[in-house]
Amino acid sequence: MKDTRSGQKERTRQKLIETALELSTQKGYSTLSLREVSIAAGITPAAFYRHFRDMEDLGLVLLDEVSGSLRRLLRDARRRVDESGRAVEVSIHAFMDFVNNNANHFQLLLGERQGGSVAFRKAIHSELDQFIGELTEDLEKTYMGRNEPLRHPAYTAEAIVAVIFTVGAEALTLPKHKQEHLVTRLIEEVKMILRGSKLTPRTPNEKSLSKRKNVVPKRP
Amino acid sequence: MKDTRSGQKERTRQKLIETALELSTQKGYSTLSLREVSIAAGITPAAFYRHFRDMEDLGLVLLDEVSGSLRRLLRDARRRVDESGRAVEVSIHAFMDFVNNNANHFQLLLGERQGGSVAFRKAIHSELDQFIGELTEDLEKTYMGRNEPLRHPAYTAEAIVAVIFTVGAEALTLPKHKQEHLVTRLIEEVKMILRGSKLTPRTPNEKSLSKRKNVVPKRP
DNA sequence: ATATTAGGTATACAACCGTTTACTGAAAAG
DNA sequence: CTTTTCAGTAAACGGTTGTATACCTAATAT
Repeated sequence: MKDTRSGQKERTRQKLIETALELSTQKGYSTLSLREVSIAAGITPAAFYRHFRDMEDLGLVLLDEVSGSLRRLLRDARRRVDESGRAVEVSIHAFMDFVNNNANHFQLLLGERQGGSVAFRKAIHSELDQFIGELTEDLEKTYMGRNEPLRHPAYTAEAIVAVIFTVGAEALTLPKHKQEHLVTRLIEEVKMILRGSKLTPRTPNEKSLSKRKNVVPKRP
Repeated sequence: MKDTRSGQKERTRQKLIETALELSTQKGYSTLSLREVSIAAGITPAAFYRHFRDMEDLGLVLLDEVSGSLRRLLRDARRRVDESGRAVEVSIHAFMDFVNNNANHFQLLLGERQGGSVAFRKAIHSELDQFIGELTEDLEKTYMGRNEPLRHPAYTAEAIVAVIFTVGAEALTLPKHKQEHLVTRLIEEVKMILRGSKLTPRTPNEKSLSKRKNVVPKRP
């Protein structure tokens, strides 16, 4: 294994990012100190400055990683829906897998949403807005394709995100095998929102007699 | 003005609570130090211990105040609904007034939901659960009385709370006169949830032709 | 082969932290 | 009037923080 200079630099940089993320899940990123992160990563506090200007700088880089996780979540959910249909169920399972497999990223997102510095908060909210925006597009496509347009896809997406993030936060505190109830609850709540946001009424007590077609609502 | 000893003690105790709350909105309660709170309240750090065991102790007392605020919010919302009907609209206006008039309390609730110590988090979640529980009861009463039972009042309440808290957090960042859009958005989202959680279908494109009565759903 | 570059170390600094200790002075109790 | 009580003060403690400085040394450039 060669020890090129830029290679080694990148390696300790990644080590800093990684240890900061790990420590942040235990006590909240905004309470981390430059010193403890540096030492936990195996370098001197002074060497920290060879990689980041300060802790906020590191934090914004971390948020970039979170951004990638969220994008992978959406890609994964779309793939699963394409494969099996049942959009709500499989999307929510994709989300729960995301929460469990990227617990650190998800926790960072939630924990610093109100907590961190101004730049931090702005970055997180921009990330969340983008996520909501992509979900909005997905909803529009899906329900347009079914001739069941939504009253207001953007509001629907906002409400869904509010709900899934709330439940996701709860899931973080539970071991994986105690989350089944959360999944059924989350599926039910998201379906509630979707039902209530449809422009065309559907009889709510039967599951998916779905092939009534081309019902375009008219005012009497 | 007499200077009784217990009176003076209570006064500085309140001053500590008040300044801790104010400072917490600027940088997050969990980042506050015992020293800065004490000095900002006008006493020596050592004197802090005459009132609270540590910062967490003070924080839990603060959460008691928040609890009271939430109860007043519910009481206020019920009163307004009793006076004028239009449950969703007036309840949401009550909530927005709560957010604006108790911004510090609301921000504490949101900010330390994931951030603070273990005891702190548990206290907040218990507070939130209680709030959801009371909302659940209100929903049950309201919709039973109208013969329009909800599929699952508890889930409905959870979803509504998730949405209103999300929007409330957004409202905190805006001046009061820029919140009209948030109000209409919030009303629409809550109505979506309620529509989708009703057991009896209603034609969604007409507002309140509400006196269809006694429609109890039967399975075929 | 030599000179330069640059990640990392060691150390020092002033500022702040939570907590303890001995003390003061005025209200309350006798 | 004397004694006791106790909220608040002043000072010190060991510890941690962010940051600046000088230095080392091995990979790179010449």
